[in-house]
Amino acid sequence: MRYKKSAISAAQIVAAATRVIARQGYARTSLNDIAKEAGMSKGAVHYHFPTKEELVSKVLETATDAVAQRTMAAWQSGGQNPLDALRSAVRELWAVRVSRSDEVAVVADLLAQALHDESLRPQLAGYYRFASAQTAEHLVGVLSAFGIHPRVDAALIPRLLLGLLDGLVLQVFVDPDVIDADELVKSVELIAGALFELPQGMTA
Amino acid sequence: MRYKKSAISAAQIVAAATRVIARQGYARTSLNDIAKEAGMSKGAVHYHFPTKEELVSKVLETATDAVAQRTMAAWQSGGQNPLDALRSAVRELWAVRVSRSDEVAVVADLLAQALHDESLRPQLAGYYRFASAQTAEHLVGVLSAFGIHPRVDAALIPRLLLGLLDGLVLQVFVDPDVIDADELVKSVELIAGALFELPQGMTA
Amino acid sequence: MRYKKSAISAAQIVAAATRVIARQGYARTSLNDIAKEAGMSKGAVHYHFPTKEELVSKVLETATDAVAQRTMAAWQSGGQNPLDALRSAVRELWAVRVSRSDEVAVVADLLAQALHDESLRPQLAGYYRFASAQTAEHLVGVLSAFGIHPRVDAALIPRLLLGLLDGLVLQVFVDPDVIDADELVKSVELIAGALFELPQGMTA
Amino acid sequence: MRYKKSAISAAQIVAAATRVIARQGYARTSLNDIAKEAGMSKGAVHYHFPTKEELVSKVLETATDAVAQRTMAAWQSGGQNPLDALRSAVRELWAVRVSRSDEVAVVADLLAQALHDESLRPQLAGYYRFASAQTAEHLVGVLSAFGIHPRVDAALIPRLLLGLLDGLVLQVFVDPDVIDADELVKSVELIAGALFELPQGMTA
DNA sequence: TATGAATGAGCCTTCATTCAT
DNA sequence: AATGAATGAAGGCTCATTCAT
Repeated sequence: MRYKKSAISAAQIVAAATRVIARQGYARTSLNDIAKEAGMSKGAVHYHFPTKEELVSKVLETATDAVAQRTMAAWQSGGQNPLDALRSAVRELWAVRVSRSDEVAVVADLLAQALHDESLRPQLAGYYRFASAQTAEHLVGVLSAFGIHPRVDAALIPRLLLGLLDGLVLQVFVDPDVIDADELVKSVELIAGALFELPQGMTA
Repeated sequence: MRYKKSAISAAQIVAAATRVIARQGYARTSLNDIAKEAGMSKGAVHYHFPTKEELVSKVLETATDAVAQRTMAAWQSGGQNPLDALRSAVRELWAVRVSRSDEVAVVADLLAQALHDESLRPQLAGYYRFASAQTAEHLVGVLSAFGIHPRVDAALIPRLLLGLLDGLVLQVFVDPDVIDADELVKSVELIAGALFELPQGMTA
Repeated sequence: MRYKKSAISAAQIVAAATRVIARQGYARTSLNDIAKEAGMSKGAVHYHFPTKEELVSKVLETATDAVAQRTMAAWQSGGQNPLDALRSAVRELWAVRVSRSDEVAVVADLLAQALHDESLRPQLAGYYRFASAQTAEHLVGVLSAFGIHPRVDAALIPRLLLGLLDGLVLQVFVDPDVIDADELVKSVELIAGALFELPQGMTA
Repeated sequence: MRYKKSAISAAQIVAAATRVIARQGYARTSLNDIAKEAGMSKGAVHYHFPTKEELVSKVLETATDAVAQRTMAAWQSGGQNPLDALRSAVRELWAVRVSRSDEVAVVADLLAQALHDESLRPQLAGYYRFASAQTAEHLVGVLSAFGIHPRVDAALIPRLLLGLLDGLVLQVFVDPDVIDADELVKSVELIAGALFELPQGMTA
């Protein structure tokens, strides 16, 4: 009985809420929907999370953790060649976004909510800071070993890439057929390459 | 002149709705709020726009028109030197976004809604298509005169730039202080430059 | 210009209202529906009939007039043989009801409304009184010439027949397939016959 | 005993709705009226009956059950003499109708609504089928023991009688003083008698 | 005589929240 | 720890009515 029943139930509720919000969006999700998805009563949800806001906050925390982890994993996966690694990371980051897993969908949806709900912003700010910092550190560490140095503030590079991918995924979502995925990834690689100064003799 | 009153009232309602949605977000905006902002009764709003959906559709149309116009204006404004023009356009596009005028805010907010509301997507898709096509045409026309040619599908370039700026503005919104505007613009210029093949002797 | 424009418009409105109420029922009919059907503005309807109640009252008056006339016509139509005439009238009265012409439908619908709207009752009472009296007079006049006399208060006979037919048509309406029309008419004839004392030698 | 409260509240709501609809008619009855009559909040009504339609359906079910039961009871009550029993039943059926108990009023009102609301018809059709079948069975059983046989399809007889009484009660309702109750009952008995073939020597 | 515009009350429904058990 | 019951505010929408033109 290491985990109390309470903790398990709370986790189930968060998981259920994540699924429902991913499916319907926060604005169209009622506590009733979440309770039903979790197989509990509305009262039970309120027992664990006194207000909807607290529940959503926890959902966002869980989702951003998952997305951050996947983002970082994308950078680890590549081969030895730094340029191949970059390419591979870009492909993986894009794949994560278009796959629209529940966590990705939730982060996107709550990011949108955050435009008018201040209470969600700190959490998202933390996610961006953490993911960017981790990525930047990794990126610089790996690339500098090969004599590759950033042409702009290194801390900005992950933000540029994440921003680019996030912005593009919105366009794809609104108008799925208009962007050719391969062409897109190629362009993003080109862009990523432009942010670094290659040593003499190495070309993208 | 007999039917003019209606057009005026309808425009006032759209303007009021734009203000309120920009301020509170679509999800938190009720027809009551809009009616109050417009200084009319709820019934009057329904008289001009039978459903909320039709009103929002009109609001979105107006807002995307305004944003598209500003986007296009950004490309016209630059100097003769193509690279200066590019820089100037990027600065202007970014300025439009961070200024968060009502129209920009509305487009951003409804773009977010579109994640879970299909009815908004066609209109936004139209906006992206139009703005991208216009920009691409202009861009290629001007630059090719200088022997500058795109390295990727020309139609993709405006989408990449818009996506990048849109994605970044989300980060700025969530965490205002984290991105240095000048550094950002410099990076975006770098990126924009990478998308074109400069003729020998010309450097970004 | 014998008929003023006003009278013509008013008549058009009443006709339109009759059609719409017959189609949708009073409870589901708005002045907007009526105005649309009449090809006029809502304001015009209110110009001719200051309140909905006044319009409905006029509609009911028109409809009961039409139905009363058809009821009386049913009794005139039969042949010389009084029993044949009775049969023929019953058939015709039934046919009028199941045909559900607009006027019949309107009378039925407003009769239902009258259960809870006192203002409609006097008009319907008048209709019943008039139709019954006329029918009774005719019936007794014709039949007594053949030595056929009513076994109950003659004034009651039309009411019994109308009541029977009205009640049955409700059942048919709720459950169309359950009553065989021929068998029904045969029964009603039987019933009608039972209300009179036939002279010796004559059988129904 | 834990869930009993719900059943009690639901029953109270149905009872309150029955009272209000009997008093005002369905078309003029809002959920607010019902909630007020039941001494609960509007939300509570919706908790037990998600839509107005479901509540009305339950109200109609309850009312038709009550009326059907009273109709059947009317046929059981009479004496041994079959003709006396017939008379007694007719009197009782008429009394039920003119008493206008809440249930009778509700059935009448919703029957009227059914003219333009298909969703109510199946339930009313069931009521008529059930009441008619029960009555027919009873009637034929009892009377055939005395050598009395129907002259028309036995299944039709209850429908004729119910139809007659229902149709007449509408007239009474619209114009209360116009029909003499005793004379009416006498006539209905006469009619009822005409539907059967009496054995030789027995007269109505 | 007729219209377009506007009002305000009311309707059914949804929903976050509270609470006794 | 969890449930069923209930609340009350708000939401989008309908509609008879009013009124200036």
